[in-house]
Amino acid sequence: MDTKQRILDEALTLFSEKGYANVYVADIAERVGIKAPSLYKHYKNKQAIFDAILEEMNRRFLETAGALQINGADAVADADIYKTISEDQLLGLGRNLFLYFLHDDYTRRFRKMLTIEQFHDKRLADVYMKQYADDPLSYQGMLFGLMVSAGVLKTDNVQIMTLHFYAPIYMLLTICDRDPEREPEALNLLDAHIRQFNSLYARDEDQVNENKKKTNRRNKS
Amino acid sequence: MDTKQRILDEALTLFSEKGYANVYVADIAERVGIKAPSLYKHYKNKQAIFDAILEEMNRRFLETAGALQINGADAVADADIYKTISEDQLLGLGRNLFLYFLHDDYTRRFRKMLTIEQFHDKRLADVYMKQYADDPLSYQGMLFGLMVSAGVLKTDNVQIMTLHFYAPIYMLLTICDRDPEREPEALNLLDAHIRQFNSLYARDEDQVNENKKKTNRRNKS
DNA sequence: GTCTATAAGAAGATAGAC
DNA sequence: GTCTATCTTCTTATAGAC
Repeated sequence: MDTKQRILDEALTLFSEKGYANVYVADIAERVGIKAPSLYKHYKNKQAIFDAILEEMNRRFLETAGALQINGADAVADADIYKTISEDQLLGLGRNLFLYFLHDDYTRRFRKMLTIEQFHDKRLADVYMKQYADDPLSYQGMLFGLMVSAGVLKTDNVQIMTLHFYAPIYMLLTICDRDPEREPEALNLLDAHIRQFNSLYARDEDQVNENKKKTNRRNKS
Repeated sequence: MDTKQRILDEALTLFSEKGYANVYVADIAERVGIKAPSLYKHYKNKQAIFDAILEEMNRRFLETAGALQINGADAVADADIYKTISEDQLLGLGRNLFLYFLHDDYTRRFRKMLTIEQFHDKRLADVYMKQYADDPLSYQGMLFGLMVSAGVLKTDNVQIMTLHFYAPIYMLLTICDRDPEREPEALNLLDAHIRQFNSLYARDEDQVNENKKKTNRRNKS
C-alpha cells in the first residue's frame, strides 16, 4: 500500500478510536512511519485527511450498494431464494448481516468514527442513517415484500415487519460496538429473535399451531 | 441557579453539541457570563467539570431508577395496570418512553454527550448501555412478564418479546437524535409498530382473527 | 469570586536542506 | 518525499490585584 493510502488507513483507525480532535497529525505520521511534516506532502492538512476518508467511505458504500451484497448474491438471486425461505435461511440472513457489520474491519472502523463525529459533522450523521437505518430497511423491506407476496410470511404492514426484523439486529449491534464481550450473548439473542420473528410472521398454519403448543407448555408460571 | 451549577449546565450543552475536546474552558465561561480564570474557583480544571457532569448524571439516573418513573406511576401500580392492558395503554407506554427520552432536556443532552464520548471514556459507554439498553429491557421485561402471567399477552420468550417491543423504539430514537425533522415519521412508525406488536402477541383469539381478516384484505399485491 | 495579565505547553502547519 | 528546525496559534491554567 502506498503512503497516501496508508495515511488514510491509520488515520481512520485512530479517528475511530479517539475521535478527530483527539488524534494529532504526529500520531498518524508515527503509525505510518514518517514524521508529521512529511504528511503534508500527501495531504494539504488534517481536515483533508478526514475528507478523503469520507470520500473513500462513500465510494465503498456505493460499491457495495448498502447491504445489497452482504450475502454474496445479487438482488435478483436473493429474490428467488427468499420466495421459499425457511427459518434457517432467515437465521442466515440475520446472522450474515450482523456479523458483517460487526466484524468487517472497514465497516467497523467507519461506523465507530461515524458514531463519534456524527453531531460534529452533519455529513456523517447522514451517512450513518443511510448505512445503518434506511438502506438495510429498504433492502430487507424489498425481500420481505417478496416473501409476503410468495406467501411464506404474512403481515398487514411489510414496513413494520421489516422494522421488527431489523431493529433488534441494529440494537444488538450497538451493544456489541460498545462492549465486544457481549457478542456471545448478542448472538444468542439474535437467534432467538429471528426464530420468534419467524413464528410470529409465518403464514404456515402448522407453524402457528406448533407455536401455540409451545406457549401452552411453557407458560405455567 | 448558582454559578457552580450553571457551569455544569452550560458545559453539558456544549459537550453534547461539540464533544469535550472541541469545547474550550473560555466557551463555557462565556456562556455562564464570567471569564475563564473565574471558573477555576469553582472547579479544579476542565476534567473536573466533565466528571461532575458524569456524577450528576449517575445521581439523576439513580433517582429515576432508569425508566421506572417515566409514566409517573411506581412499579407496583404499573404492575396492576398492565395486568389488563389494552392496545391504547401499550401505545401510551411506548410513546411516553420515546417522547421522554427524545424531549426531556437533560436526558437528550446527556445521551448526545454519551454518544459522542463513549469510545473515549469507557464509563460513558457503560452508562449509555445501562440507560438505553439494559435498564429499559429489564424494566419492560418485568412488565411484559406480568402481562403474560395475567394472560393479556402470550409468548414463549418474554425476553425476546421485550426486545421486539423496545428495539424499534430505540432505533427510532437514534434516528430522531440524528435528524429531528424525522420525528413525525418516527411517531407514525412507532404507533404502527406497537399496534402490530399487540396483534402479534395478543392472546385474545378475536384479535388474532381480526388480524387475519385485515391481512387477507390488504395483501393483494 | 471575578478580573487582567501572562505563563506553559500543545498541536497544526511551513521553510528549506537533503 | 522525508527530514529537522521553527513559527504561529490556540488552549489550559496560574498569579496576583480588586
